[in-house]
Amino acid sequence: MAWTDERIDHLKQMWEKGLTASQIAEELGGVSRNAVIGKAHRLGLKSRPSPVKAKAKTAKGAKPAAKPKKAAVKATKKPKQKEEHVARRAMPPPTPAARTHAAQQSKMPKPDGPKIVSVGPGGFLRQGPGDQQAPIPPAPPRRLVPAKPSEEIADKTSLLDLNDRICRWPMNHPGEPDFHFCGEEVNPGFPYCVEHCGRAFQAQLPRGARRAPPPLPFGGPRVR
DNA sequence: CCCTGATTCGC
DNA sequence: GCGAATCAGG
Repeated sequence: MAWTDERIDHLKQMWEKGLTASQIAEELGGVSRNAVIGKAHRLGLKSRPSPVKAKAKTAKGAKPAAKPKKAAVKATKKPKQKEEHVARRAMPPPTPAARTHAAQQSKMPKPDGPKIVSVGPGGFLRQGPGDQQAPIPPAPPRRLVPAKPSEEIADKTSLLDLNDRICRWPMNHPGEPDFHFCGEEVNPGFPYCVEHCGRAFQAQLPRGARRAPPPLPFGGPRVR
């Protein structure tokens, strides 16, 4: 299928949006993943993290032994290109810092933002071909528990407050804002206070005389 | 093996 | 210019 302007534009948008070549090919229809990648390269919009791109190592020992079948064909057809290929592999690899620097420079001269070429449907702004969109800011770090204790447990016993002398019976549920520990003085020799030792260590009653056990601190219904 | 993007090269 | 074949990392 031919690369019409609409399809090329669609390809550009999805490529810059971060969709994979397979997804783009499926979306466009009538083209393969390789066709999308090849077209993207010809359009000049490559980059994007590639699993193969991040190598450029092994610049010393080289790998003379490789693909004897294809190598023979290539050698007879295009020996010169193969030499160039080898020579390019041997070139000094650009450092990651250099890549980062270059990427920053591409954006540095235009602190005013990308040039707006036109306004597309829905109000989104089209950018010029040479304008790389600003790097996606990294997602803010997330915590399972708040960095600062919430007000509900400001005067409660937190994980950091635990020691050998206070009851570590959990109150409420881990991960919830009001989760804390009992904090009472322990029953000497036990990790819990007298009351919670009564919950944690129960004498076995004779069969038939057992009552339903109290809810467990974890997993069961709320216990206070 | 599956996925990914990069690259090569016959057409 | 196109894209299948191939490479190579995850």
